[in-house]
Amino acid sequence: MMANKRNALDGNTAMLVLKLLDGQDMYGYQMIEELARRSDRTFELKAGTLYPLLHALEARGLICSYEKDEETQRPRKYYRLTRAGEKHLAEKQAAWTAYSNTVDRILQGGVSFGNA
Amino acid sequence: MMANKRNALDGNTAMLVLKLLDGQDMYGYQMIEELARRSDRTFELKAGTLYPLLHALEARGLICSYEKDEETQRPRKYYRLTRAGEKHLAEKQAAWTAYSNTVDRILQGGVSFGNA
DNA sequence: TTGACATATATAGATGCTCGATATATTATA
DNA sequence: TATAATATATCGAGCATCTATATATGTCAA
Repeated sequence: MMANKRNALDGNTAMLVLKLLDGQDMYGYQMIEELARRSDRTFELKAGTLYPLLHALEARGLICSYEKDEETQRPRKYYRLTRAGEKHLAEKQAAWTAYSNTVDRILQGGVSFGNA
Repeated sequence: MMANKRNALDGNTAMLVLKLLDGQDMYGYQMIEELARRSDRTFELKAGTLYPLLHALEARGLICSYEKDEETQRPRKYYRLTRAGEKHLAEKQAAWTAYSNTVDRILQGGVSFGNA
């Protein structure tokens, strides 16, 4: 019931991950840290959530991956937003805005508003 | 993945149902219609979602029910928000506000904001 | 009066998202 | 050399919501 403890990420994890990649390629572990940083630790994405999600997003063609060698670091797997991913992100952002505005409206509505 | 088709109600169904009962007792079918009306048909709560949810909320003491005879109508099962339910609702509203503000902040942040 | 449809409540099973647990390997630090 | 942080990965469990289905009543039109 409710958002529970599912880290409050609800159904928006994919959208947030795509947003992270909007403008900058990232590797998985980096996304976990970036999302936590940008959200002031509100969203602590778990590895067990992220990696299967990345594979699924890649399978859907919304992101693509490439290995990059860093000196002194072992190679990391970077992800990049595709055209389809950009389009998908824009749609999801619009849907989120509509959704949250509707929830806000209902929560703000007092005892009854325009009660037929 | 994402909010999908789960009617976009995500993890907030319970909160919205409690909100509906905040100020006015309602029966199940009425809640479905009221939520659809107040959300301009954005939230079309399914009976298969609502009734088990109402039973669960009642079991947790957040709402309570009573039968009420209406003339010409068969008796309906009304639900009322309890003190515990009011408290729970207030907490969930605060959590929702924090959550949606954080999502908004991440979505609004361009390529990088305050990139360390 | 018969059928169709809206009202009204209810349960079971399927699906999908996220988590915890676990595994593996490398790098940095004590 | 042990520990922790980095980095990726998979599996199974838990939970919310949906679809489908069931049941029964009230209303309206043919």
